[in-house]
Amino acid sequence: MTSHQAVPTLDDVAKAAGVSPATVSRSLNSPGLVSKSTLKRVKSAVDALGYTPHFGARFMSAKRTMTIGAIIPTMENAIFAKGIQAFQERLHSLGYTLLISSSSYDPEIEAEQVRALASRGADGILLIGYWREERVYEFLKQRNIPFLLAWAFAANNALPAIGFDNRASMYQLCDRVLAMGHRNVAVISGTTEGNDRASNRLKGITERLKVEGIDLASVPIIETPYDIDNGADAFERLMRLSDRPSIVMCGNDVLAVGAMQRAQEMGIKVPDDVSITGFDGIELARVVTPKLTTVRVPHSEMGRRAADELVRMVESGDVGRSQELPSEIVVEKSIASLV
Amino acid sequence: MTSHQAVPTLDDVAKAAGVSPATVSRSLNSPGLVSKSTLKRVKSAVDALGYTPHFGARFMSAKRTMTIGAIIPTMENAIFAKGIQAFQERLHSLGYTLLISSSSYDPEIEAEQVRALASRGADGILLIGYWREERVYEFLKQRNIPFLLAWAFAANNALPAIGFDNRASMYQLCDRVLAMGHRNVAVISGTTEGNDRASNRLKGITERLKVEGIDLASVPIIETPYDIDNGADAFERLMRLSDRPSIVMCGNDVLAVGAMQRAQEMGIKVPDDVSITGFDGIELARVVTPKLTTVRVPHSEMGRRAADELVRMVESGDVGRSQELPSEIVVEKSIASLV
DNA sequence: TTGTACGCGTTATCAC
DNA sequence: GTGATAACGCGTACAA
Repeated sequence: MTSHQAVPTLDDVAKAAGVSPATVSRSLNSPGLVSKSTLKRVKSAVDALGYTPHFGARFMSAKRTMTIGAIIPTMENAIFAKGIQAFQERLHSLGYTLLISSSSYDPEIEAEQVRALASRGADGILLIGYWREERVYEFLKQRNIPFLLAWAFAANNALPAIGFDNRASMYQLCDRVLAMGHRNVAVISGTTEGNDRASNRLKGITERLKVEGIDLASVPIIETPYDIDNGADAFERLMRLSDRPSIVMCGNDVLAVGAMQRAQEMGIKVPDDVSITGFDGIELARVVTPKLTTVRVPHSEMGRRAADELVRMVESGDVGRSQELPSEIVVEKSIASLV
Repeated sequence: MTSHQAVPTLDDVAKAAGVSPATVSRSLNSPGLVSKSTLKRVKSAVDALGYTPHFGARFMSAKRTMTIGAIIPTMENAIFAKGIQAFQERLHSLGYTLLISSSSYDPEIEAEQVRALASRGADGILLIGYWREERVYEFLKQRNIPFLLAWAFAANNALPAIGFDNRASMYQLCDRVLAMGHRNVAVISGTTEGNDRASNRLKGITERLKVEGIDLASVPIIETPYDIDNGADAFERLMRLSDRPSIVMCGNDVLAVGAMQRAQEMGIKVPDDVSITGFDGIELARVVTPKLTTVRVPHSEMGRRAADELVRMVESGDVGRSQELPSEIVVEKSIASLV
């Protein structure tokens, strides 16, 4: 009756198979070095006992853990979900396990989680974007843990990153906006503090407007956290301005969809009364009416490539190679042409 | 120049602080047993060296890992994302680390991942729904690993679960549909094989229709995997039937939104020409036009409660207590009243 | 309050 | 091709 925890160990398997523990270990890790017959006996002993290697013990003697860690700001939004799903699938097919944690956009928590992943023996770590305290990078370098940044790419930054150029992409979108005759632009940006993706997107807009000779002081910019309702509220504030913008450019699709919703509630027609744009190209952008003009980013491709590159770094010991992925301006009905 | 990996150990800290390793261990794990003065010296030594406890070693001598594992079918869809985010936040505040993996709705992969989590010393495991091969449950019981099911609740099942009754909720929604005068019902269901949530939702509809005296053989039912485009395609097939349904009930919001999209593309007005319902109450349901009639589920609340209960099970050794959470029928403009 | 010593399950090095 | 043995870093009796 008292079966309790009879977690079988390598020794148990060895006894059951009538071989030494070393042979069992070899059978599992380098089957090529073991004779067919013993291999078979070991396998059946493993199955019979339901043996599972003890990760902690393995971690102690070997250096590799076949584990990759990833820290993302949040799981709630489709932005990261899609890319991370692809990242994990690719890792799995490469024989690695993914450990994910989310930082809730808090740099403190992120720093803490980097340490947690390190102590768990993560062979490599994926982080989102460039900006974080220098001590985090120092820690990773001191520990010699390969890391790769994703969801961002900046040509002038040497850190290994796989992603798209947030600033340039938004600059291009703004290009299109201006080409369609809009001059009265307002912006709803995601929180820029400690978030290089958000601030670079904003920068893309302001830089382009400046080139156009538009006085930035006259451009209403509202910064707000990542949430549909925040986008809605910001939109309403913009619509109450005496000088209504002809277009509201949003830092991401979630804010933009919030804006569209509030527009509908306020009886403001999109794009007849006001145009709206987003950024990310998530599902949400496709299902609203009218469809959202946005910048589509290759999330899944980015996840797969990040997995490939990070594993390459881990296994080769090489320094990471950055890759810029293309983004695509998707013009839909949420924007009106004034020309 | 050859600093290499100088990962500091407990011994290093002990030497730096001029105490024994045991004292350092105690300072970290049971500060109450250590004098104020030594505690301070240890702390500063830890900081100075950037010491991080070695998880593998800790796992070997202690039994607890302060780690909870979760296996979800996919990260891509908002369904699980929201609940898991809440789950992880609550775990974090309870001092636990969450390990997530996704099974891509594949029972084989899920079984493998259960073993992987066990290997890694997960103190407890969260699984989605009831259905999986018996050997998975046997393994968990044999290993004495507490597990909790979520996103489902069935009164007649003894396994510890926190969630809502998928069948009953859909039954109620169907109630409303019938009360609004619909008799010509069609269904787009998620894949039911190996998925008790999907099959119970479908059952909720068919049971209610049967009660109404509707011949089930006359009810078109299309089963399709979880994806917007699949919902769209299924909808189109239904609309091409000679006897068009007055309402299409979908197994989840994603399929329903796909249906709405295709309706728009086909020039079919919702709800004037056909009504559509979903299930889950995710953001997607709120942002489409018209808003989707659906069953709203308390995702975040479920995640938090699951965390609390699983940790309770782990720490007390008690058997898990099931909790049924309420779901809410949300009637929006996507459904027309025929009475 | 603090220190000593052992064992946890595995891999790697060395003989055989 | 296979077996003995020494680490790996930590927690925890037990001793002081």
